[in-house]
Amino acid sequence: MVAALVRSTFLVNAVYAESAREYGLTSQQGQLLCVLMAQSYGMGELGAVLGLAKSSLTGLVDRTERNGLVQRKPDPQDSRAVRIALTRKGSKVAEEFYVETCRRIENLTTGLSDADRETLAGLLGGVVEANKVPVVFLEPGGGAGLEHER
Amino acid sequence: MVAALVRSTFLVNAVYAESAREYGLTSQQGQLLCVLMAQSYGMGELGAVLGLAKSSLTGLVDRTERNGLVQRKPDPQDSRAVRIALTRKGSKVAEEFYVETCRRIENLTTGLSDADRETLAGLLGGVVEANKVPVVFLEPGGGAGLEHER
DNA sequence: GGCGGTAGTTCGTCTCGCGAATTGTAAGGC
DNA sequence: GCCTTACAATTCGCGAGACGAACTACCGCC
Repeated sequence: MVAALVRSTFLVNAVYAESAREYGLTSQQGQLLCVLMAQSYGMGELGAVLGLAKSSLTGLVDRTERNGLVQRKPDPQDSRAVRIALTRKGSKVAEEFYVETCRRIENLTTGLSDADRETLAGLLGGVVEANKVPVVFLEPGGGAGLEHER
Repeated sequence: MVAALVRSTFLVNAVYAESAREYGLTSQQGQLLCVLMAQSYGMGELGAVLGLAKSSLTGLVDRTERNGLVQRKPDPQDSRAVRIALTRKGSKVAEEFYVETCRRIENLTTGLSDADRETLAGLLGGVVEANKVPVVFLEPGGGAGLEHER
């Protein structure tokens, strides 16, 4: 049970990283793009969603911005704050990366029947729900979760 | 489906990292210790098992050795080669970390019935099998897998 | 006994993640 | 109105992690 979970985790990690690499992204940058597909965020919110310290985020956004994928926009309501949004190039890359990554992950389950896939999704969904995982992929809105994250 | 897999992956990652942190380890060092619990390895084999370039491994082993958890032993058959093995302290830490981490991961599934847990393990096991995931946790013997790793 | 392949290390470079200190701005309190 | 407190984000210094390319030392083999 534990072994299956841990090993499937490594599998998905590897697939995700591999897919990102092919789009010239790191896993973290890929994650950032996916989160931003839904909406723009301030640095603070983004830190909560991604489970990162704000100083970590500054660097990640810097590097991703340098690659022309995201941009910092001044927040009209609060001149201290900044909104991070995808650039046009970023939207394009995010979309392609997202679709391709989904395809590959879906592909991991080709050994299963449709019914099994259904069951697996349900069970995993239950585990995820029960443990308040932060929304790092798919689905906007939702919160930080993982109270013990750095 | 994809979302459930990705999110459970983040969950397990977080739990693993958190557990490692409490034992003064990084995830990678934790992984290294778990792999070495079963047997000693040469650097080359270790690279294959963990999916790392050999230059990456040198650093990981260096740091872990510095912490007194593993040691490099000369290979009696081949004086170029080196066998990486746990020290006594390393064995102790590995064992405790392993048990605790299993406990926590098991804990993630407390929302499920025994039957569901059984089903989940079976399905995930199937996915893992079908995709030749390398043995990074539990179970010795077995191979490298993930041909497309960096 | 010399030569090609193999095991590991070193080096330089980059990403990532953190905490502590810092800067600039928003908001309350009085 | 001004001043303090609180908050948003960045900067800095550090260490881990990952890579490829170049290098060293050694095994085997012809």
